[in-house]
Amino acid sequence: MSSSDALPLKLLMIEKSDDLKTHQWVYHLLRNNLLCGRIAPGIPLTIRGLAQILDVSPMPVREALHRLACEAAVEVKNNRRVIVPSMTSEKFRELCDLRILLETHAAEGALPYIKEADIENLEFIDAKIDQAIESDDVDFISLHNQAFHRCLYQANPFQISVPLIESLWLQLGPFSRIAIDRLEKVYLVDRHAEALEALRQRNLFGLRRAIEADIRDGIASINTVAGIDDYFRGVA
Amino acid sequence: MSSSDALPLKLLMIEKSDDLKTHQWVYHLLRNNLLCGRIAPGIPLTIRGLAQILDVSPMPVREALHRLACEAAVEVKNNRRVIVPSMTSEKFRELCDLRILLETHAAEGALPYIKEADIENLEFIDAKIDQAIESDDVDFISLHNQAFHRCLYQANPFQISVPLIESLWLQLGPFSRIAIDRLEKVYLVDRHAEALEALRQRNLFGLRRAIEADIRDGIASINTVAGIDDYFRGVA
DNA sequence: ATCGCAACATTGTGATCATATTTTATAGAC
DNA sequence: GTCTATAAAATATGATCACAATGTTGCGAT
Repeated sequence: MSSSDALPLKLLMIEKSDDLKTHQWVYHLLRNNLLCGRIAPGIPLTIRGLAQILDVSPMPVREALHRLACEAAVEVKNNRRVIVPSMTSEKFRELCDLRILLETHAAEGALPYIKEADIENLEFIDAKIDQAIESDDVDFISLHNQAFHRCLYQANPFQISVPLIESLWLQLGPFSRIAIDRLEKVYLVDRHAEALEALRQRNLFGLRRAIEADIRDGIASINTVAGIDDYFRGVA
Repeated sequence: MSSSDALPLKLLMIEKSDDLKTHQWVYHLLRNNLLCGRIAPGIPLTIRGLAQILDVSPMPVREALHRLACEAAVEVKNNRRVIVPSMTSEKFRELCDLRILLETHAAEGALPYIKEADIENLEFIDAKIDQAIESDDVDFISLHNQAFHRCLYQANPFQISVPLIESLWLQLGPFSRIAIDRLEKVYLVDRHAEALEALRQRNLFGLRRAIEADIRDGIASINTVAGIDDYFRGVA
């Protein structure tokens, strides 16, 4: 049989708008799929294979994969193969520690620049997340939860850390799905609402506490998943 | 006259070892040149121009530039031009804050894994830096100072933050030269020696203090440079 | 003399092709 | 029957080419 067909990849497609270069479209498509955990660790990603699936030439795929590799979203193995890296419990813990470290710092840096319009924007995003939770739209929750955080941090015009934080999200992406699957089931303290309240009151420590709690909630829900170690060994 | 010759670029060349792919060689070459500040902000970097200088095809240069762009070492302007981003005092402060945040964290995470061999390695690097200070070899100081920090942090096998930290170094690179030029002139407290002493004693807070002080020394020496704002506006 | 438009030069993007390295499959030997 | 070696397929890399978009230069009109 021919080999590069029938990959076990159900990619979430997005339409290519005309103002987007092909390689940007491929990048964002793959990135979104990684962020909401639709590409499992260990699955080999080949330039030609993806090019065939997406119906583009290998060149833009090559660029997109290289960019994702440099953001540590995918790993270029010893000699050519590109895979989604597997997770270990130590790596997971370190990623979460870094998220807390960087995101509380980013939130703190953004606080002085928060305008009323920003708060309304964040409320709008949060409302859409709540809707998505109702309808179990896991992909939507994942992507818009990140949008909420990004929107907050980017209120600071001198923001440097967002690209670093996004790299962490990308590395955690394949596992965020696990957390969110749990999140709908357990009681959900709306940390975003806490953060918004702290923003309105210009309460620095309240904001930091809300952000940290939001991140820790995700961690906690992952740690309580039975058999999580199997995931850390790499989902087959 | 032809345009792409006579660029005001004095690149520090490194020989291309055979086990290095062309695009990796180009990447490391440009990276090193950025890290030790040999490529001034505002200078336009063109794919074809660099390809001509380095005598390679445009393809590996394209890949290297894209990778550097994704590490925020260079900036892809509105439409096509690629330049070294200019610095602002706010951006500079934020970069330094992030360095302290991430590097003290990284040092803390590395401490439990430090072996005697690591300490000897670090001592070796530090000795070479001291030699380079004697002989005013600015490029060498810059690159090996980073090697010292990287070597320390990477003692932790579950290290995630080093790529993030390296991105910060790359963004600060064009200005590290300024700091080092000063560093030879002012009295130099050897923060590396303090860090090594803390490592031997397994003194966590001493280590964090030494790392933070090492970073702040660089900042301080920059802030005392007369006319630093001109640099922040972008060296012409 | 200055402003505007058109022709040209330069550059990045994407496609195709040649090549080298790697992986896999097949066949042969122990 | 299993292990190894060789061949065949596949893949990433790098070069060259065609094209589109941008910036620049030069000429002409006001």
